[in-house]
Amino acid sequence: MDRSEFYTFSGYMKKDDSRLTASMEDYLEMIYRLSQENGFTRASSLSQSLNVQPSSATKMVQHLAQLGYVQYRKYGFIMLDDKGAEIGAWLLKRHTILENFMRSIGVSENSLLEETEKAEHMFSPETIRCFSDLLDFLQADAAFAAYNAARAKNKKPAPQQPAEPANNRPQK
Amino acid sequence: MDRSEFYTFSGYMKKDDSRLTASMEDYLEMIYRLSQENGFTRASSLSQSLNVQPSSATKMVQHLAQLGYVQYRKYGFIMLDDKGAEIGAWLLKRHTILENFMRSIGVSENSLLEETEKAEHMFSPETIRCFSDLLDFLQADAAFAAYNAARAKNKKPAPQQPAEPANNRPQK
DNA sequence: ACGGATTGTTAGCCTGAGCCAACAATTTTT
DNA sequence: AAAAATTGTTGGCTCAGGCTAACAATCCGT
Repeated sequence: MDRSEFYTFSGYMKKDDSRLTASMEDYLEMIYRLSQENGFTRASSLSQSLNVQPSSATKMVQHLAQLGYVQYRKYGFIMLDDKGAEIGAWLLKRHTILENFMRSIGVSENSLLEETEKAEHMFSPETIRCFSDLLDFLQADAAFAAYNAARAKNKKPAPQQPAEPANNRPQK
Repeated sequence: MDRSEFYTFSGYMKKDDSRLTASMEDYLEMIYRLSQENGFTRASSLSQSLNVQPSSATKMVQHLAQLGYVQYRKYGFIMLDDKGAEIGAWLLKRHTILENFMRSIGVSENSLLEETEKAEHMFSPETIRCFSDLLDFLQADAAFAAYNAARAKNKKPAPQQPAEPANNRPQK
């Protein structure tokens, strides 16, 4: 049995070295959101919006600038470069598709944002396309509407999954 | 506009401190797979199956032992503890559900394993339930069968997504 | 126009999960 | 049973992306 295509999570995440990291994507996506009003944003808004310390935002913005995604000079505005803007737009679109899809299949508003934010980084454009197409299909499918209505009724459809196994990690 | 619920990817991943990390889950899932034949496995199989160096496997196994997920003594067998076995079973189930779901909505075999492996860590049991239920529904839905057949025909349904933006990261 | 408040940056540290090189234990072969 | 081969472990390093503390720049009110 050939299992050699399995990797650990970090194995996968490191594998394509020519890719933005998940965090870089988050920063770019947020810079894009925040720039929609004014065409730029600043370190403070960014750090607030992402719930990181200002120093972390500074560091990442400098990094993104170095790679040519944003224009940035110390203490100045953060402005997306062409490359950055194109990617930012795509990232936001990707987020939106996934979020809509997840909502429409019944993921509760509680977990929706967090899980979308975590999962969006994991899918290729082709897979996002699958979600998007499926969503379109479902919205036009009468049977699905019925399924959905039924599911909404049974608030708690019986705990079938092992209800979140009680882990404990280094309880520092 | 209150954006304070956004976090970076690492922000989210670190947030619930009482959870297995994605890599821990991968090791546990693989130990579970490998134990199905014999009831145990060994460091070498584990490191081969996950494409990590032996030293990395050793380290993680020691860690998991310390937390009570596996039984392990230097140079010995790796055996799942009760807690570990329960979680391992769930992780494998989660994987299977997600993989089946993704396959059935048209994700190509090419990306299927990798994206499943990456994404599985991101979803709560409730969300996995949504996927599972939806999959059941789809398999019984005639309209979906038609949709699927149609999609299979148009091999390349026109590149609509920005076709994987050309990034470049630290080209070390 | 200057002094305090605010905002941004730097430097240095931490953590998880890898890696490699050196060493230790175990197993196999002779 | 001793030597050789294999397998597993240790220690110390790297890297991303956080953090804090200390410092620097900019902005605002008088």
